[in-house]
Amino acid sequence: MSSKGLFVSEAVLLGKSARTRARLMDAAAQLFARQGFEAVSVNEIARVAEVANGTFYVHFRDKDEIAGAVAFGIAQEVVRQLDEAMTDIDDAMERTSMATRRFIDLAGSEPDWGGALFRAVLTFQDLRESVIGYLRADLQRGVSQGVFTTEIDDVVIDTFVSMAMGALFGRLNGRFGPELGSRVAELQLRMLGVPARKAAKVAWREIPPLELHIRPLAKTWPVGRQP
Amino acid sequence: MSSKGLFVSEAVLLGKSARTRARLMDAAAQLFARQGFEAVSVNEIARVAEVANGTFYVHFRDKDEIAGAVAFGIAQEVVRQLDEAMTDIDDAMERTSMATRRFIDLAGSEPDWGGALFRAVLTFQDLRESVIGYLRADLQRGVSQGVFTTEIDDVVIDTFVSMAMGALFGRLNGRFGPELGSRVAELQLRMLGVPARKAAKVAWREIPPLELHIRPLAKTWPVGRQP
DNA sequence: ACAATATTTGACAAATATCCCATTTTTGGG
DNA sequence: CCCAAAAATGGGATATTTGTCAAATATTGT
Repeated sequence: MSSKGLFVSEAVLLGKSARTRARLMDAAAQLFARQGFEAVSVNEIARVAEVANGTFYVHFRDKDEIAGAVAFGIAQEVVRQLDEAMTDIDDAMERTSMATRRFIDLAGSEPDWGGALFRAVLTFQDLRESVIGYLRADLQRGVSQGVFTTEIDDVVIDTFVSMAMGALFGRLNGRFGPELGSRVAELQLRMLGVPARKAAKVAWREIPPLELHIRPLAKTWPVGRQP
Repeated sequence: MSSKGLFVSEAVLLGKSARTRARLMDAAAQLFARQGFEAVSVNEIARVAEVANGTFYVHFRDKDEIAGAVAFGIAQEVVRQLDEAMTDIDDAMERTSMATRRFIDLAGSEPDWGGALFRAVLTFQDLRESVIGYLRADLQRGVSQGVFTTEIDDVVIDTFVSMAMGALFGRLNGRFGPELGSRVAELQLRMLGVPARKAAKVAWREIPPLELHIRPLAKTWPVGRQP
C-alpha cells in the first residue's frame, strides 16, 4: 500500500533516526494534505508511519513542530527545484510563468506535497511572506524590463500568489486538468499588463516536465559519535 | 463579553428554539473563523454559546450539520446583500467590482462571518461552485458589453474567485487595510482585459459602505401549537 | 562477540470528546 | 394559577488523544 514518500527517499542513506523522522514527516504530509492540519492526530501520524506512538515524541515535541518541519522541508525542496529550473532564464515573463506553472503542477505530480504546502501556506503566515519575498525580485525585474506595466507592491504580489494557490487547490480537487498552469500563468501576465497575444505565447511555451527527483543526502552520524 | 452575533439578531423575534439554535450558530461561526472547522469541538461550541452540552444535540446531529447550516446561512445573507446593492447596476465592470469589494470588506465589518465563509469555501466544494455560478452571468455580461476581452470559462471564473478569496484572507489577517477591495478589483478588471485607466476609474469609485443590518425574521410557533 | 550507546516500544494516566437520555425548567394557552 | 408540551440540562458510558517513561531492541566500534 504505502509506497515510499519523498522525505524517506531523501533520507535513505542517513542514520536510522533520520529515516524514522522522515517516515513520520511523510505520513504527516499525506495526512495534512488529505484532512487538513487540525483534523490529524499524533496517533494517526504514528499509525500511518508504522511506528509506535511513543516514537513520535522522540522526534517531535508536538503536532505543530512536525507541521513546521514538513512545511519547511517541502518549501525548501520546491524552491530548490524552481531555482534550478530557472537559472538560465533572464526574461521576467518566462520566470514568473515558469514558477507558476511548476508550482501548480505539483498538484499533479505530488498531490500530497501540493496539498500539504497549500494548507501550510494558509496556516503559517511566515511561509506566505517568504513566498512573497521570493517573487518580488522577479516581478520587479519585469517592470525594469518594461514588460510589466503594473507597479509591484505587496498587494500585487499577494494577489499573484492567490491566483497560483487557488489553481493549486482546483487542481488538487480534480476540477481542472494539466493545462491549468498555463491558463493561470497567462491570466497573471495579463493582470501585470502584458498584451494578450504576448502573454499567451509565453505561458504556453513548452517546458520540461517537473520532476522532483530527490537526491539522497549524505550520511551523517549521531552527535558525539564521530567515526 | 459576548455581544450578540448576527444569527441571533436575525432570530430575536423567533421562538425560543430558533433563538437557541442561532446562539449555537453564532458560536460555531466565531470558532470556525478563528480556529478552523476541524479544531473546534462540539463541547466548545456549546460552551461559547452558553448552553449545556446536551442542548447542542437537540438542534444539530453533529459538527458537520452545524457547519453546513452556518455556511449556508452566511452565504445566503451575503448574496442577499450583494443582490440588493447591485439591482440597479447594469455595467458589468461596476457589478463585478462591487461584488469583489463588498465581499472583501466582509473581513473588516464582520470578521467572524468572513473567516467562517473563507473556511467554508475551502471545505465545501459545492459552495465554491455556487459562487462560480453566481459570477458567471456578470462576467459573461462583460463580454457581451464588449468591455471584457478575455473569454469566460471555469478557469477564468475560478481564478477571479481565488483573487477575491486571497484578499479576504489577507484582510482577515490584518496584512492589508480597507483599500484592498479596490486594489484587487482593479487587478481583476485588468486581468479581464479592461484598459488600466478605465479599470482604475471603476474600481475606485465610491460605494456606499456595506452594512449587514439584519432584518429579524417573522415570528413562528412550535409545530402543533398554533395560537 | 561484547559493551556502550542510540532508538524504539507499548502500556498507562490524565485530559478531552462524543453522544445519549432521564430529569428539570420554561413557556404560554385556558 | 395550572397544566401539558417544548426546550434545556448535566451526569455518565464510551472512545479518543496527548504525552511520559521504564523496559526492550537495534546498531556500531572495537
